[in-house]
Amino acid sequence: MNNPTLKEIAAQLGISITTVSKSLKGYSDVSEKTKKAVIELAQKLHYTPNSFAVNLRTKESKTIGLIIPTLVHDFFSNVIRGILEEAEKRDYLVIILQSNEKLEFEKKQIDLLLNKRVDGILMSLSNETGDFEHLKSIIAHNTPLVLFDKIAKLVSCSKVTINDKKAAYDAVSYLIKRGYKKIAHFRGSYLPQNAIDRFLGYKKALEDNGIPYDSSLVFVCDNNTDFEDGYENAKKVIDEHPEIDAIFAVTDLVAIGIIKYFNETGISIPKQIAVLGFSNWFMSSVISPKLSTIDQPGFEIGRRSASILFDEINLKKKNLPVIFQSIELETSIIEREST
Amino acid sequence: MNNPTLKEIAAQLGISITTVSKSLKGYSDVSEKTKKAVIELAQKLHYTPNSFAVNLRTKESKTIGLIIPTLVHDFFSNVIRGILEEAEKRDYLVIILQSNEKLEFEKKQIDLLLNKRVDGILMSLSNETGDFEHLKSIIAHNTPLVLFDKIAKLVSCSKVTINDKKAAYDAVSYLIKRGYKKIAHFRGSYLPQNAIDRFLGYKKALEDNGIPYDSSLVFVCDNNTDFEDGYENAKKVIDEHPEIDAIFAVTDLVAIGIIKYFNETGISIPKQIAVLGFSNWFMSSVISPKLSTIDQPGFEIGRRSASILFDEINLKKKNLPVIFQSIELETSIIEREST
DNA sequence: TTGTAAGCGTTATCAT
DNA sequence: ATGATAACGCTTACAA
Repeated sequence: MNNPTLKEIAAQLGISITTVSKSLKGYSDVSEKTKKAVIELAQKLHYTPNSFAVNLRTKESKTIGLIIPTLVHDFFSNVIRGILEEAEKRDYLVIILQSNEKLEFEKKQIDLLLNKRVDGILMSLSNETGDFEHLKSIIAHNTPLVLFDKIAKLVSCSKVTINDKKAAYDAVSYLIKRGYKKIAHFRGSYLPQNAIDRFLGYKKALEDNGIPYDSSLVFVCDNNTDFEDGYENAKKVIDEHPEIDAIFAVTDLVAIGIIKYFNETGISIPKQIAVLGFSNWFMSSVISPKLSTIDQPGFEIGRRSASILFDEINLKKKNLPVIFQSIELETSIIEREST
Repeated sequence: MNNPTLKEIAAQLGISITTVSKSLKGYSDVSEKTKKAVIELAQKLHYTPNSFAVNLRTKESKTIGLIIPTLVHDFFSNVIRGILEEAEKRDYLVIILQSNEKLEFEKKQIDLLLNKRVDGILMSLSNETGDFEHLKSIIAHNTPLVLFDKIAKLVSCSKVTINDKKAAYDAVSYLIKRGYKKIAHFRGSYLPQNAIDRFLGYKKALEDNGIPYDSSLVFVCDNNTDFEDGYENAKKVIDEHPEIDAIFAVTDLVAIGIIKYFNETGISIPKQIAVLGFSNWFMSSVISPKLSTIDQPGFEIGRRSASILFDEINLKKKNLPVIFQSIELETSIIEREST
């Protein structure tokens, strides 16, 4: 089954390609009669426009690119769902690439998407990403870019995040209100903005509540294997600081690693030590004890990011100025059994 | 920053477009001198071929499409990882779409990909998919198609699966060997081949071991919310058949629903009732009790499916005949605490 | 109302 | 060794 072209339809009806094209696109300067004949034949032949030709002509691909650190991740899966939903509404397709938390890959993926001439790019940065030259090349190509979740404050483009600092501040304040006093923090790597902000929120909450900040209670989880990071550092914290009464983890997966270690060693949660996660993964509601955590609206982050990107694509098409937005979505504390 | 074209390079060097194109593609009938000049200028201008034009000319998109029922799923996430890895090796990009377990969406997604003229399509069918006309339209378009995981036996194309019947047979035989006698099965919906096969494997294992098959011990999980299905049916089975001593679940998520219900109601696993899952999700190793399950190699399924698809794309390009393959990957039993 | 023709940026054939 | 030219299939300004 060969794909029919405008040319073939035109030939069969004995009219010009132009008229066929106009008929199919609903132009008004075609007689009802010819229009009808064209549409009928087109349907009969299952005509669909050759997207390669359309792309070339219109310089649009009707495709956007998405680069995320990793796919196997509840949060990102939900982000993708949100993005796909928005894209579908607008008849856009989405090319998905993983950076595997590597800057080197991230650069490569950007080049791939730019060469493919996608109409826009959505990104969450890798943990390794400390400089942003490669992002500037996107902007230099005049390709709309929206960063979400793991963003770079210094890059000028729209951003969709939660207020990580505030969320962490509220989380730790909540722990303090519940009576916990010796609160450890299992933080993320040093580069990602959200890890930094969560750490700062933790610190500020302590200080504002008259609890001195103690850097020896902060443990870094930067092996990109959150779960094991949590497990190993739980071991360490018990060794070095058996007196703690709570842990605020940068991620549910880290928290689940902690829970596993505590369950294995008979440390009772939350009686001996409370555990508070971050993100509200599905898993956190089925583990025992059920994990208290911060709800981070992944689906909504995806939806908003995509929606903003499409707006920018449209503005650009109309040669209108784009005003970059920085959206911060609301989070909330989910109280379960671990705190 | 406008993207430079062959034309511009040619103009700057005062030579023809043809010569520029040849130089860049390493043809031998260009003098070393001009070739060098062209390559240098191209690099300086950051020339990259316009993929729209290349697509149009070569009739290739260097893109494949992937349709899966749902993204938020450990198994599919791993499949995607495998696919992306293979695609990357070959400089192919992947467009990902979800069917949301709906036949209607599945049809629409196929049309989108076909209109986009992807070079090949990878699919796992939705639970609703009972007839396969839409798949035939892919084949009619002469677009290579590989089905994986949830396949249609009747469609002529390559397929990558596990041997679901055997895996289930082995699983239930294992339970019987461990001394369990009254084994319930929480099966998947009626349409998907893998749910059918797992059920058949369950039934055959009972029969081969002299345990009469009892249809009242089979519960259907078809609300596409596996976890709640498991939870609700666990309630039901305890009501109707408190005498059972084991449950073989079609999916880890179903099994986790069961575990949750049993944990809440104080039913001890595996002492009172054993639970065996299927797929080996990450989650199953952190829940308590840790879930025994069947390891289903998602990453490998993705890799193989993609690899076969690319082979078929290449054969087609060379006008060579394609022989469809049906690959069955190995599974194994992961023994943990729940059996 | 219909059609002509140029152009998007490549690649490939055929001359020179 | 180099280049003119046609073609891929579509859109659109401009004529007729």
